[in-house]
Amino acid sequence: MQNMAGITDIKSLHESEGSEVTLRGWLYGKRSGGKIAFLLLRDGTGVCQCVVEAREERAFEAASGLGQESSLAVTGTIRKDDRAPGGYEMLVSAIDVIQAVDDYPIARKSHGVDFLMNHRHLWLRSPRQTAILRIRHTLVRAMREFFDERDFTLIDTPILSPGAAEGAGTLFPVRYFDEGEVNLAQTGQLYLESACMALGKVYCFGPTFRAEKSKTRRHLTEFWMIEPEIAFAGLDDLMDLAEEFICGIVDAVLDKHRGDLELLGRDPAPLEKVAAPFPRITYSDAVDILRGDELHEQLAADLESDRARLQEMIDEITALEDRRDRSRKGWQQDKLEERIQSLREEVRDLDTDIANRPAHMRDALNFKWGQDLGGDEETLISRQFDKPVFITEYPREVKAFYMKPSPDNPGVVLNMDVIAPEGYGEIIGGSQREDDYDALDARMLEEGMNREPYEWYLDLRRYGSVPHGGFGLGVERTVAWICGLRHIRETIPFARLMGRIYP
RNA sequence: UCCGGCGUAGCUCAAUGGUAGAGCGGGUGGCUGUUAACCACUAGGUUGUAGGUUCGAGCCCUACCGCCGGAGCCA
Repeated sequence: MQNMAGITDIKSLHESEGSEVTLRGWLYGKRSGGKIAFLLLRDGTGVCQCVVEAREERAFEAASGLGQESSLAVTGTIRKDDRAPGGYEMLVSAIDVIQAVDDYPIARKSHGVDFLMNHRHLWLRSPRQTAILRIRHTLVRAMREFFDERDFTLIDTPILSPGAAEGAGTLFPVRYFDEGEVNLAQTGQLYLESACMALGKVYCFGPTFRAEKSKTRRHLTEFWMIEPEIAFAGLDDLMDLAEEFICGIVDAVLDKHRGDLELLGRDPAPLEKVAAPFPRITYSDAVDILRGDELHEQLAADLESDRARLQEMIDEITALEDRRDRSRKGWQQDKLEERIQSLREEVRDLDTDIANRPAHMRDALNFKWGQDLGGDEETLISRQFDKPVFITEYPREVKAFYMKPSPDNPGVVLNMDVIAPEGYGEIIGGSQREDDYDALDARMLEEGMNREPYEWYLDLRRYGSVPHGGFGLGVERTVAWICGLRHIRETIPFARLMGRIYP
């Protein structure tokens, strides 16, 4: 939107066709001829090609020495031109250099992971990262709107909390005055249950912390979770809600971010298939699938085709290397090099995957009822479906103390996990909660838990207890799935990973 | 903690145990419609660290450090 001083942004450039305006932003790229220069200015809303002709002497002079990411205010006339990226360009009359830069470290080419992560504060400026951040924003907004529109009340649960909520999890200790050690929260759920009894339908949304030493593409030590909790709800209600929720947020991204998805190289087709109803299978069904012939025949076939694919990729690399060595143009070599590198990375991935496959298959065949489903098992199962899949009613031994056992089968609890398609793993975990005082008390005793720090939680079962339940959705895994990212570290502005806390 | 891979110019990568190179980026010059522009020239290095083998080590061996991936653990 153009203001009184003629300042506008690139997103609304078409409104200014024919008039003189000022854009403020950063130099993204530059090309120049002897008497003409093309500046690519980015301002966070888009990129505009600014044409500087030599007859504008002062502007031309100013443009000549500018390096990438110099900050500028550029004034000129907007005109339509098919040769300009975006369809509109600026014929520059004046350049105000706010800060000239000549040594910006991140080039418009590929870089290594370590380098980029160490420059995350600058990496955020690149087109791919801004696309992800925009999609993350839309997702978060869609999530909040989803619950707001359904009369949920937002409850902010504490981050400093006295005890472990889910028993086994590894937590970050924090010294708290003279109280000794407290922990960073790994879920808001227990507090949320209190608010649920106050307001009926509530949700919390905030960061959570896990101190597990997991170095994988699916793990962060600090991640965001949105958790609804509903009074007078059973497991089926929770699944219906989760289903609608996931469809809603996927639609929001498909609606607004076709361009961003394309920029990310994300095929939208699998996302378009995400529609209710999702498959719902029980843990016992899952065990049958894992041990069944059908899965193993399919896995064997996959293994064959993946081996063939691996060989194809290796051949392609050899061909590309040959082309690279014969290529004269520097930037073509660089481009080929980039494809070679990314192919090599894929080869390494596929290679480890193939190497791990026999162990996975063996584990699946030997899977015993009662074991917890790990990431590998979940992935195997999700490959059987092209939508998110619910897995319900896990053995109570592998699940948290607060989950309610099934009335039909006390050996299992009324829980559900949602596994995202395409190998992205669990994005939702939830359950109906144990609402009976005696049953909860007995279970805590059985787990050897110290009851004292949970007296307040037990109070919820003393005073007007009702059936209730909820679930938590991991924001970053959802972003990774929807954006089709290999690694979760790109889904959050500043990823906190084991061994990485800078910047 | 364990297993595997990798550490070479600012960046991305080459280099049979035998004179450390290319492209990008930087600098200088040329070019009025470029799309990661192009052309010419140019500067840029304690090959992660410390030992060892060898006439000779970026390359082989040992230890350590760092990063990545996986396992375990987990969402």
